[in-house]
Amino acid sequence: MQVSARGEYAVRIAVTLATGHPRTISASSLAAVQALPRKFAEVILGDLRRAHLVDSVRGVEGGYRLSREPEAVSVGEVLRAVDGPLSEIRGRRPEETSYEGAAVNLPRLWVAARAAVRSVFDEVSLAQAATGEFPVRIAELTAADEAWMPR
Amino acid sequence: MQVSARGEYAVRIAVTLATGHPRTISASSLAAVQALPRKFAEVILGDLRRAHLVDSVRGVEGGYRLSREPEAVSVGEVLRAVDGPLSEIRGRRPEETSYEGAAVNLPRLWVAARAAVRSVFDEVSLAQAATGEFPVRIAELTAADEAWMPR
DNA sequence: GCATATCCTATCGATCAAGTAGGATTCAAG
DNA sequence: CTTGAATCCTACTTGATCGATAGGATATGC
Repeated sequence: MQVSARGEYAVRIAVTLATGHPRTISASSLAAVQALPRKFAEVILGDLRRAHLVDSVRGVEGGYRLSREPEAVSVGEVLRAVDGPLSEIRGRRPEETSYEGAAVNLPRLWVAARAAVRSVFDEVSLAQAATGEFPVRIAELTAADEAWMPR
Repeated sequence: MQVSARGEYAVRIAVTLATGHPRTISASSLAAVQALPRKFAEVILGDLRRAHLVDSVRGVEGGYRLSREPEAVSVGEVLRAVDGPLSEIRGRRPEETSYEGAAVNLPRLWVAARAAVRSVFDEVSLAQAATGEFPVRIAELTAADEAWMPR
C-alpha cells in the first residue's frame, strides 16, 4: 500500500481545504501551511480539479475549495485522483489476474487485500481525517500497540 | 497496495514450493510451470533464500524448498522479502510520519491502512494460499460482489 | 492596467523496475 | 574424475516513473 509523495501531498492539501471549507485557499497558501513545494502543489491541485474534487477560482482572491462537503469526500477518492487505483498487482487490477497451477487461488487473495485497503480509505471522509474522529472500525485498527510497530 | 512483478512472481513461486513441499524444485522448473523468466526467477529465489524463507541445494538434482512448513510461512513474509515493507508513505513507515495543522491526524490513518493490509497478508499462509482455504475473515472480504469491481 | 491567481507545456535528473548476460562454483551420478 | 545440471555472483541495459522546476499565458477583482 505504497502512498507516493503526490498521494501524501494531495491528502494533506485536501484535509487543509476541508478545515477551511467553504473558503477558497490559494495554492501558495496551501503549500506554505503544509510545507510543500508550491509548483508541485499546483500540479496536484490540477489533478484534483480534473477529478472534480475541488473547484478553482482564478484571479486575485482566487484559489481552491472542495467541490463537495468535507463529509462527502473520502480519502480514497483523493488518492485515486492523483495516483491511480488503490491496488494493483503487477500493474493489473486484482480481479484481472489469472494463474495456472498452484497459484490459481491468488486472485481471491489480491481481491481480499484490495477490499481491506478500501475498507479504510473509502470509509474515512476528509472531515473525519481532519478532526481525527475516525469511524469505530478504523479506530480499532490503530488501538493495538502492534499496529504501530514496524515489521 | 501495489504489488510489483517481483512480489507477484515471488508469491507464485512460493505457493508452488508449498504445493511440492518438501521436495526440492529447480529454478527452471519453477519458472516453466509458472511461466516466468528463468533468470528473473533465480534473482527472486536468491532474495527468498537470503530472507531464510527457502533453502537451496546446489548441483545436479538441486533446487529450492521452503525452509519452514507451508502452514508456517505467511504471504506477507514473502512479499516483504522481495519488495520492502508492506506499507510506506512517501518512503517512510506510517508511524514515522508527522504533520502540522489540519493533517495532524493522518499518521493514525496510515497506521490503520497498514493494519488492514497486514490483516490479510500476514494472516494467510502459503498452505492456505495454495489450497484456497482462506481464513473466514479473508473469505468474507471476497464474498461481496463489490469486492470484485474496479473503482 | 496592475497585482495576484490559476493554468498550460515543457523539461530535467535521479532513481528504480524488470529483465538479460555471462560465467564461476558446486555437486551427484556414472 | 569427468560431465552435466544446477545454484550463485556480478554486472549491465533499457525504459518508465517520480518528484520537481521553469517560464509564461490567461483570467479576475479592484
